[in-house]
Amino acid sequence: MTHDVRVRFAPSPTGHLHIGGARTAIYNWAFARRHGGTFVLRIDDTDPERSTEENTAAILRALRWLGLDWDEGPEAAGDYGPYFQTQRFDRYAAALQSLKDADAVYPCFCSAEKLAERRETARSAGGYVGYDRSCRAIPAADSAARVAAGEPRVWRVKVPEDRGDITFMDAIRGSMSFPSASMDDFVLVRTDGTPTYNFATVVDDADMAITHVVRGDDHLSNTPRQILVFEALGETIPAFAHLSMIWGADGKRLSKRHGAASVEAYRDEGYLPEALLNYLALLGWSLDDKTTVFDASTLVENFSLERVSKNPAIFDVDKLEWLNGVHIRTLSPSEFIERMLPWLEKEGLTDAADVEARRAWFEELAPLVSERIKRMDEVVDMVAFLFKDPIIMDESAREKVIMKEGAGRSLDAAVGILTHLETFDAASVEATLRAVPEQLRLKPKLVFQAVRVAVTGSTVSPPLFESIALLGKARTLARLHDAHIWATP
RNA sequence: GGCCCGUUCGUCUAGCGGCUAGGACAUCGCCCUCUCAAGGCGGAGAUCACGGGUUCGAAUCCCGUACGGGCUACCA
Repeated sequence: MTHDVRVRFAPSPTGHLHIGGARTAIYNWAFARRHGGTFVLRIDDTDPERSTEENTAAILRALRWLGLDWDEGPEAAGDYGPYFQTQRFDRYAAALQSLKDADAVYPCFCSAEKLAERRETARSAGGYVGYDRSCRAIPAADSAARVAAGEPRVWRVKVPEDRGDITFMDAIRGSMSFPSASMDDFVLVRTDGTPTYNFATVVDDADMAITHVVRGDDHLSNTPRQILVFEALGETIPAFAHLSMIWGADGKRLSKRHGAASVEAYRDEGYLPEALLNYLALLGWSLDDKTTVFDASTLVENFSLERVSKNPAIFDVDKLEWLNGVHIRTLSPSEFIERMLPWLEKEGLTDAADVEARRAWFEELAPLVSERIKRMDEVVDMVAFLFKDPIIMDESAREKVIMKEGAGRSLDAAVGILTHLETFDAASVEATLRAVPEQLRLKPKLVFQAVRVAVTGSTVSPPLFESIALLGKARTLARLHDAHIWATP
């Protein structure tokens, strides 16, 4: 009896797509694609207080940005919907009914306050803090009458007395075993009739024929409870795989304090989706003993739960940044231009029409820039001098370079020699300018830095001769001339 | 308190009874060089949390301990 792999990612729209959630989604997606299975996206929005449509939209957007596509779920097809838990209440009601019929649940009339009080006493006494099952002892006829009378109650599962250890095989951690005696009769349905997480999740995973539950290990201890519900429902128990957590640099839960914690925040900081995907995939999984850089298709071809590591990982922005640089450098010039454009547009430096009009010019620029940035947001500072006139010269650069002795002569010589240059390409510009230091008997470094600061406004720029060629003769000469007034001969 | 999980260079990891414990990021040095990068080469960095076992032999298997984490909610 082999059936197709069906996995799901089930975020709660209580916030944006978190880094940890993104990794869980990536692993689920990769696992589904690897096995030719189905990737289901389900929105666990049973908490009306904190769930919003904006968050749902943001999560979908972030998943798509990462390049993850789902076969079933919001804005997709699927025969197992609806894929929002708030639209599945009739399913939970039906499941509850079948549990009642099977005598697997009972109503509990204890008030939340009373329970909290009891728990507190038990805790201070150092004893068992779970529910004491007092309502389980109420005769069926009595509780039925109280339910009929409309007395507030929750529905609790009856943990079987003789259940013994609840064991299951975790695809990542191996054999897991939990004594059922340590499990209390947890709540499935609240006073207001809504299902709790451990109930809704099981009903949905069963309904949606999920074969592998791959999720964070904060749910590891919930798994035996959920297995109890699967059993009470008479449903097939899926396979489980629990991923360890991702922590911030201080070993604490990853949050805004550690910098960006959401996928879209990284997007906004200039990270490429393929780099973030690569990094996140690597944070807790390895292809082999040496492969670090790979793309989504390589991940899909090689992904396996067996190679997911058991220990928690600390999110290392430095490595992500390096990896982002690597992915930027693999972009072709035209791809790079496409990715760069939004950043330049945002600053009002250029637009799509300009790119179309000067395609060749941009193609020459692209590799000069892509080779020296790690985040896309850096393109702005790197190329602004090519788009803005006049340039704003960096003050310390002016003092340290332009006002240095010899700078004035260098600029004058450059102007003099470039004025007569007909072919203004990088090679010609270089050949021409190389003559300046020789002629003035100055160090090449001194001459070129002076020219660089005059032309780009900064001591750091793309390669000088290429930059000058891209800038063009007229603007280059004008800038050299403008800088001259500050220069020390 | 109870139940459960985890622990290899600063960080991510490889390792699944016999390795000089491998790779990557970060870091340091050198080379390249018009700046910054990129790239190349090399260095330093891990008594495999600790203590007991099992074994001819343990990072690998078993048992404790410590530390970290999760669950123990009418949150998910």
